[in-house]
Amino acid sequence: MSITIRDVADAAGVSTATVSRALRGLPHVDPETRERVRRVAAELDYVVSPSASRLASGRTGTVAVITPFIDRWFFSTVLSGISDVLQENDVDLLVYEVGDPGTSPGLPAERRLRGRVDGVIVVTLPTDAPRIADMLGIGLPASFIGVRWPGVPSVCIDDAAAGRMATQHLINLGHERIGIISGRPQASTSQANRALGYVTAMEGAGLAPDPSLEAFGYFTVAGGESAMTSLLSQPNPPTAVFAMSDDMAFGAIRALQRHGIRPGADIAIASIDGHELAELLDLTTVGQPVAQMGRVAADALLARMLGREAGETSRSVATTPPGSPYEITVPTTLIVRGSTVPIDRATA
Amino acid sequence: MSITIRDVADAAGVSTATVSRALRGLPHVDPETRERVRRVAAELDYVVSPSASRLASGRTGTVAVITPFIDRWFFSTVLSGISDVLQENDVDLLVYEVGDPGTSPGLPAERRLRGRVDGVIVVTLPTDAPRIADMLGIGLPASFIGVRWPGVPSVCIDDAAAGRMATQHLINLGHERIGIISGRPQASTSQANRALGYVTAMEGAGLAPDPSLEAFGYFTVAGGESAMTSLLSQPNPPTAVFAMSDDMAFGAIRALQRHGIRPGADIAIASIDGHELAELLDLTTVGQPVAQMGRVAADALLARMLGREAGETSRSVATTPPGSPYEITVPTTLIVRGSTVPIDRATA
DNA sequence: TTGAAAGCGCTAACAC
DNA sequence: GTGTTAGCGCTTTCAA
Repeated sequence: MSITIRDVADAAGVSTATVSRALRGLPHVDPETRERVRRVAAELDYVVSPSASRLASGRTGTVAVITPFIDRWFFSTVLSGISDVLQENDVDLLVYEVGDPGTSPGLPAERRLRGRVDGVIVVTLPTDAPRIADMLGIGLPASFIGVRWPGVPSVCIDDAAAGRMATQHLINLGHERIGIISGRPQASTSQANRALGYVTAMEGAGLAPDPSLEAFGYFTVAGGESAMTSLLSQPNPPTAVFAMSDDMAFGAIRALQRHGIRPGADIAIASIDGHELAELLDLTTVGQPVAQMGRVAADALLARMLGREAGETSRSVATTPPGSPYEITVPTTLIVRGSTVPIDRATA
Repeated sequence: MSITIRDVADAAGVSTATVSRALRGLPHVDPETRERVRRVAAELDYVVSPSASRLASGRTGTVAVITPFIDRWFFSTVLSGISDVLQENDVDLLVYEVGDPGTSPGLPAERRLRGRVDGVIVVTLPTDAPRIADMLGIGLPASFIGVRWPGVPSVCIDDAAAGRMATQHLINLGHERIGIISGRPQASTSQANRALGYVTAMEGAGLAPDPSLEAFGYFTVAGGESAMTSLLSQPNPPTAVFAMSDDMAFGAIRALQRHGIRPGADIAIASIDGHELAELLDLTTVGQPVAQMGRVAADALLARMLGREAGETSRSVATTPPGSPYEITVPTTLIVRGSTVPIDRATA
């Protein structure tokens, strides 16, 4: 049937061992021999059998990405970043979509990964300890996005800083009654930190966060819409709102539209994400370099797998505080748009 | 190091062949034996070595998806649908992101796929003949999304019908000067058909399509914005616009906003896609069942690979015209929203 | 620098 | 119903 290393060896007049060495660029091969082998292999259109190679070497040249979703902006963007780096390094990308951490069966039985990949990248929003522990149980090199884990390279933004930045921006605009649309009542670390940033900024400005001005949007558009609706029904509604994610802010904007309230002009809104369509909706947001996060995580993983230092990508982009070499923090930037305008001009 | 089939065989007091049969659910195994083998395997936490299994059997249990992008709504949604079906069937998903057909290096060297997967799903928008032909050259079972190819199961919408539906809707609303935002000047089959639908509807209503009312948006938000801007600068601008994709319609809406023109009230807009965020922007669109398209394509591929008939998914959803068993057409539906309101009420 | 040969762990005939 | 055995195609010592 198909061409094997044996065929190439025979045609080149060498042993299969030499073909293997020559084609993989290993040292101790006569340049002339190598050239000849290469030529013959090309002529024969020889392709190494991945199965055989894997079985013999124990390496798969494949990385798995475990992600709750692939059809949402954040995740598909991360995935795309990961894909870039892996492709550059000639590593295959296996994708496992595992669903919402809260409701779904969970990580693919870690047993499934065994022998199938050389490393894993786990993307999560809420921390999901048991599953992750399981995952690491098989001793595969790993890297995380969105969660810190001791001993595992993890790529995160500074959630507290992001929350503070968004809130401070609203404060600077002159707002005092600032509502907050959180994710879930049961806060993940990431969510808790965003809330912390909000509180810090408020208190720093001498403002007391009003508990009645918090609503939950469950990180979805629909959730954000009802959260905003409930905020609007307060006796004394906020003049500005900080939403923890762009999706929830989108929903909030929708709620405003339904009430005939103009975002920006009547109520200020700022959130976190840097969603592609935030620009379209003229939404002020704290942008995170999502694709970069994927790239950096992939880079960190490859570094571990190949036992080399992290490559270009992560060195140039990330801020790695000394002392915690695995905790990679990527920078965020405030993107000001029409949903937040100074109070003076707002009513003009 | 790790547990092999040998260990299980010894522990269960049978041969490796029997273990293999028992664990894979093959017939001709004493139920009692099977049970014992299963128990022992579980106790030992035995996992089949994929590499060894692949090498011996020639099957990989893996499917590759070739897609231009993974970080765009349409593609990530398709991918998610594919992922569903593959996961149900215990097939691994390998993703190759190949970039824009126009500018990128192209399909992963088909040689890369050889021996690595049992089948391929190709997702494309514009037809890209040479690459696809290459792809099929290696004789891998395949299925396509968005492109027809002789002898290959392909999942598409009826583009002409979709274009007609959107345009007719605008006509029914009383519009006569209806502009069109196309993709590229060099039309793909799919684009050409959408345009055909537009023309058909216009002519059916006794309206002559005005060439000066066509602009190109290159299927991007930014492109849609400038296309709409140019339409607005016409001496006699359209009162309604049909955009070939939601992204371009989004851009068009943005252009309207910048000009202080209200979509729906001042100019009607309808497009094709059923993008998740179309609802948010109150955009009328012809929805395609994107995730379903992925599921159906995966289903069709598995059917070919396993030599069985297509499963539930594709039978229930798709319309397969007799005589062309491979040309699967999925239904579209017009979703009417605020961007298209009757002319009478529009100015109210 | 190159070759010989022993696996890698499993599957699939084939025999019993 | 179960065991024996010959590979699958490559990598990797170990010698030469």
